[in-house]
Amino acid sequence: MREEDMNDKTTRDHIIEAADRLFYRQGYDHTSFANIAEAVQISRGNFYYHFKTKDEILDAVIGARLANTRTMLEQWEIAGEQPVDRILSFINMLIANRAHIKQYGCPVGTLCTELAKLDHASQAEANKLFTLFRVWLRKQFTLLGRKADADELAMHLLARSQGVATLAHAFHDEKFIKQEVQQMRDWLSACADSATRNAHDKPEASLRVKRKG
Amino acid sequence: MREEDMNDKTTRDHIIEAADRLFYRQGYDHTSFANIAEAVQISRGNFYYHFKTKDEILDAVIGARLANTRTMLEQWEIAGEQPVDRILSFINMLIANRAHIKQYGCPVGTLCTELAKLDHASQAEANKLFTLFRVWLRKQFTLLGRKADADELAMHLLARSQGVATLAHAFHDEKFIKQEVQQMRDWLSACADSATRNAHDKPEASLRVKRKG
DNA sequence: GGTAGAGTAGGACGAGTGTCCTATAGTATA
DNA sequence: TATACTATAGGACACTCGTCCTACTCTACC
Repeated sequence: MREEDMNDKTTRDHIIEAADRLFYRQGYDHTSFANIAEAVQISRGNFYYHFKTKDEILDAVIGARLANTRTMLEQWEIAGEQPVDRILSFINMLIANRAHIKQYGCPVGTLCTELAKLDHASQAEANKLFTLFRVWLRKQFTLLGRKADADELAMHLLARSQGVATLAHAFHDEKFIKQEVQQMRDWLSACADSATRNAHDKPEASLRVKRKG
Repeated sequence: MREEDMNDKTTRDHIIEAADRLFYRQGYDHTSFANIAEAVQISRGNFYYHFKTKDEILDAVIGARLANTRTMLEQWEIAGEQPVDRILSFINMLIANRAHIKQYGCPVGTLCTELAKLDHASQAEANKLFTLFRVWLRKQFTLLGRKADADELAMHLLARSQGVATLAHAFHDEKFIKQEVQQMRDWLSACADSATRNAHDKPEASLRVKRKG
């Protein structure tokens, strides 16, 4: 039988879930096998049956996060008819997760930063999480009619989010998140407006933006 | 004799320097006594004579960083005649340290994030580094004539810097730093312009800004 | 020369780490 | 019932960690 069958998925997935949560809250390096085993209520020895190495767990966690992020982005793409709405979904993520961000920071940013400091082999894999958002945002900005600087705008928005998360985490301040999110919404509106204006000047340079209703 | 005399300052300071560098590059938790001892070329046992605890070293490092930051901010205040110039000194810090930021991230942000995840007793002390910049920037924005939203602007600029550092670190991208710094300069100019315009409308609400030459 | 104290070196200590081995329990198939 | 395989438990292993102790060297002063 293959490893990926339904039988062992439960325990294996429990481990990944627990590891994911602990890596987020305590950091990867500071989380031990014992911590995870205790969280899953499994013997430390049994652990070895599912994962040979701590790095293997990390890779599984990153893989799970990548998969979850991909489906989330797909759903945002379905839910938001206009690219502006989709980008707003990204921005609103800060509001939706504000309680966790305040306590533990951004899951992506803090993991990538830690792995970079540890000079860990999986840091490239973790960075794919950032790239996932970057490529997705770039696509939305292109659809918005900002093809020329779409990547720049995507990176700018990513950076703003990271900054907000970092300071909200350090100062344990949820209000600051709301404050900055409002500014990001205004900034996005300005982006969209300038794109529409450009579309009027030279309509061949940007994609048509459908109006709702 | 007092501990702070000149005699033992050399070795003690060497330890603090080495610890500072290693905490920055590898993280606090991942840096061991052995690492620091090797860097200073001192026996591990001798270490105990200068610092009883790893936490004591951390506190000393944070203390040193606080002192250095304070003098840096004072010098910026002397060097920059206009508040805009002083805030530019802060922004330019990203350019000056871009090589290190690309490799190790922001020294303040990464330390505060790590200590928060470790739930370390000194996280409040480390956060004072952020507060130092926050208060200083707030002061400059007030002098600029933006008293009403000075703290908001200070936090906004801090967050932007943190975001830039985080992404530049993850993507190992120096060019992105320059890109974003230019946008921050433009943003600052717009801030200053709107402040001057406000000053024309109601001159009693803002401080006078001297013109150079 | 003798003494006190600062500074250093080396190693002991227990706890915790990631890793790995082996014995056992449960279950499905022959 | 016998066999094969999955899953689990418990602990051994070598290592590193922060901490702490003791012995030694050097220097300054009486």
